[in-house]
Parts: sequence; C-alpha cells; structure tokens
Amino acid sequence: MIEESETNLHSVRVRFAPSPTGYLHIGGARTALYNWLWARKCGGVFILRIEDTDLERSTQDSVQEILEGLKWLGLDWDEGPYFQTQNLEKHKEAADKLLREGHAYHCFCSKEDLDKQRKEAEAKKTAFMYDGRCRKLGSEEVRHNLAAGMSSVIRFKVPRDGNPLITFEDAVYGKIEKRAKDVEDFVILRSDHTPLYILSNAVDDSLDRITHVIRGADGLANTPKQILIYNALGINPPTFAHMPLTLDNKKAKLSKRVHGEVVTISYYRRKGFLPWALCNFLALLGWSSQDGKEFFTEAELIEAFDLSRINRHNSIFNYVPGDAKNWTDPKAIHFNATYIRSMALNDLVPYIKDELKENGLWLTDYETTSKEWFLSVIDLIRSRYHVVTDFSSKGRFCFSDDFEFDPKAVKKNLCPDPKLLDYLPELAGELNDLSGFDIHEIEDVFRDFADKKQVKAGLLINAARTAVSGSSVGPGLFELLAILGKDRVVKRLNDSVNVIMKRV
RNA sequence: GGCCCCAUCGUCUAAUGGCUUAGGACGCCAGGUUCUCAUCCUGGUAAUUCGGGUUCGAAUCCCGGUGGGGUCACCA
Repeated sequence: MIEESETNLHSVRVRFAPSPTGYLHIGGARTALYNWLWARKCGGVFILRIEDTDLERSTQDSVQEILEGLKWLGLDWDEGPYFQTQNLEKHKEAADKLLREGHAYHCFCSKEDLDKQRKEAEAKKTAFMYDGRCRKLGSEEVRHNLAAGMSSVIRFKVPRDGNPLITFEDAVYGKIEKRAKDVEDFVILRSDHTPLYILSNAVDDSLDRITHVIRGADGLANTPKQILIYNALGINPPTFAHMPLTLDNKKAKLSKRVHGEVVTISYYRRKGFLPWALCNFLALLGWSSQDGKEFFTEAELIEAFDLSRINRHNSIFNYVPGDAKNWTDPKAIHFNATYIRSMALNDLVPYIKDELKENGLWLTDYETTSKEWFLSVIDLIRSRYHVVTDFSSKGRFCFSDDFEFDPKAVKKNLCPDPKLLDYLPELAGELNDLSGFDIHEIEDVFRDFADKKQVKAGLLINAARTAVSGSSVGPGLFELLAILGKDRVVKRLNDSVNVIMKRV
C-alpha cells in the first residue's frame, strides 16, 4: 500500500480537492486556478479529487456544480475526478499501520466526557487539549476494553519526548514551526472506524503522488499534524504552498450563506462574464507578476506564474452589497469589460452567439451571409458593454425590431420639440431617397436638414438615436444608422411618431 | 483564550537596506475629444499600523504594542 512515495521533482502532480457540500465559489476557483497554473507551467498533472467523506453534507448536485464550474472556467483536469470515499479502506489500513507501529492508540474516552471538559475549560478561559490519558493504557487493558465492546477512537500519538519542533518549509510562507506540545493527540479514526479528513487527505495525497499541495491558508494550522502523519508513515511529505485567503470587505471569510450568489462561479456565468476574464482577475488576488503586467493570455499567465510570488496577506474581495453598477468587485468588472472591448472579435463571438440564442435573437445568417455585418455591429457597440448579457439587453435593438423605449430617453430626446413629429418622417423620406447609405451621405442629410429648418443638428441627432435604439446613449449616430441599414432606419423614424403620440 | 500567520493608497498590489519627493492598476474627481454615452488621451486624489532598536541609510532587518485573519470537533 503506502510505501515510499515516488516524488519526482520533474513530474509535478497537484490536485484540487473540494468537498462537495456547496457551490464552487470564488475562493475554490482561485485555488483550482493556482493549482492548474502550476501544473501547466511545470508540464505536470492536475488532478481533481472530490473529498466526499462527509456523507451527510455531500451532494451529487454539488459535484455537478463543481465540475461544470471548472469546465466553464477552462480549468481542465488530467486525472479524476477521484472520490475520496473510494479510498476508505486505504485510509483504515494506514490507521492500522500507525496503530501497529506504535504511532497511534485506542482512546476509550467518551465524546460526552470530552465535550464536557472542553466546555469547562472554555468557561475558565483556559485552553483545552486532550490530556492523552488513554495513551498510558496497558495492552492488557486495551484488549480487555475492546473485548468488552467498549467504544473507542484511534488517536495519533504526537511525539512528546523532548518537546520536538515540527517544522516545514512552505513555498509561500517560508519556514513554519510548531511545538509538539501545542498539538494534541488528534483523532484519526472514528469509533465507527471511518477515517477523518486529516488522515484521509494525507493518505490520498501520498496515494495520488501529489508533489505540491497548493491550498488555502486555512490549511496552514493543521499542516503540522499532517507532517506528523507523513513522518510516522515513512512518507516524504509534499511541498506545501498555502495561499492567502480572500475575505469580504468586513474581513470575514467569503461564504454563500452570508454573501449570496455573488461568491459563486455560476453567478458570473449567468451575469455575462467571460471565463478567462474571471480567471485573470482571480489570479491577481494574491499573486502579481514580476513586471506589473495585469492582462494575460492563458499562455502568458502560465509562463509568468510562480508560487514564490504569491503574497502572504489576505486580500479583500471588494464587493459592496446594494451597489447596482458595481454588483461585484469593480476591478473584476473592469477586467471583463476590457476583454469584451479589446479581444479578437472572433474569440468574442461565440459568447455573444450563446447569449443571443438564449434570448431568441440569433440568426444563422450571422455566421454566413451576414457575418461581416454582424461583426461590425459587435465592434460598434462593445466598447460600451461590461458583460456579455449587455448584448442581448442594451444591444437588443441591433438584432430585433421589438425593443423597449426608455421613457426618460423618449421624454428627453423625442418630446422636447413638437416639430419633431414632422421632422422625423421628413428625415425618413430624405434618407429613403439616398442612392447609397454610407456615413457621409447620412450625415449630410442631417446637417442640411438642420440648416434648412434652422434647428440645431443635435436635436435631430439625439431624436433619431432614440427613435432607432430606444435609448439616449449609444454609438455615434451616423455610424449607427449606416449599420442598421436604410430599411430599418426609415421604418423606425416613421414609427417614432407613434411613440411620441403615445407619450403625449 | 492557546497556538500559527499577516500588516503599503478605499480596493488589488510593486518596491527583497540606498536608484523612492513610495511605483502601477481599479475606483473616484477634473480637463480634452464629441451628436449622447462609452472608448481613448491628460492631469488629480490617496498609503508604508504605532513605539523602540540595528545601520551612514529602514516600507524593507530585530524586539514590543496594537489591529486583522486562520486554527484549536468522533466537519472537510
């Protein structure tokens, strides 16, 4: 079973080991990302292992959610998903081995007793630590107790002679030291003979030949216990790299229960995030590149990433509840918006296609006969959008004649001058008479019309913008009209009369 | 409470004893461009937690205070 681990520095093996008791959240995704980056950088193997030993809280839905989240993010794994419950026997064997070799012992203290002692210690404000009384039991007594059917757990026998110092070199935090006296004889096997996480996790990591354990800093405090287990089992411990935690703006740990879906990965997918934009943002939460670069392609990030540049202080996910514009960390939105407006159009289109499809706005022509048109529309509007969903909401007027009019825009741009009731149809007529329909011809029509009627061009321009898009904001009007095409523009300008009448 | 860890602009961070009047990014504010909005460009705002050392010189090293986080289950 667990003999010498074949740790080979040239073949890096890392794992993401979530417990399926909830949703994939920001923190978990970041942990997965860092593991994935390290594996890819080293040409190693990225393993997905589901730690489902908590039977009561683990759910199949949660497993699905995690798998889908990772797939969506693009964090593909090379092995797995493995399920920890499949290794239960191995964990027990390890416990037996520890017992046989004198590194563990039966403890017959009842949970009730210990809980009581713990409470008393708490009341007296003193630290409670199991005193190891069962450690002194003679083998005769143990045999007798077991034969009598007394319930027992297996505890790890923490070395006491000379109060040794437990030490390990964390790839992020550096040297971590802990006195053995500060570590109690912890339970590794329950009274029903099922293993506890502290044991299962270490055994699985050795079984999976994990070389680097990259995990949240909440694992830092129990690493010494795992080092002890590795030592007792005669296994070389992996390299540990703890990453600082991500907290909320009140410095509390992020959790779905208190923060809601804004911390879940699926929320970002639904809200129109580009997966790589989210990864890029997440990578920078606790890590920075040497040259200060912030935007990376996948290949660039893999190249630049290094465990040694992970910092040691917790970072804050700067999300302020109730802020409609900044519904998540503003910098995350900045990353998404920047990708949307500057990435290669061909890379962006698939996301928009899905979005339009979901809203019944997609035409297959957009990939064939109207492809060029489609790309220029996207290019025209994308600098104003922050999320992919904007293309089907704010951008709806580009793909459908059935779009909403913003009441404020109608009031501001279509109703300030009753003469617009005449002007807009007149403009429609003049535009309809154009032989072509390019930006300059359109602009000339508007400018000349303004001169002719002795009104400001802005009045007509803003009115026309609202007439064709329902909005008071948007692309430059002449480009917009040229893209929408003569038929649509003429119809919408004529129809705007009805919009105005309804308003008045 | 014990133990462990951490501490630079509001937020993410750079600066691994001198190139630093502490740099960049986001946000925010102002200006430019303009038919609106966004983009884009320019500028501005704003930080080394405090106190002692060490040193010619400290954000950086040491000690202490304070603050924050993690962890102390027959959860993972």
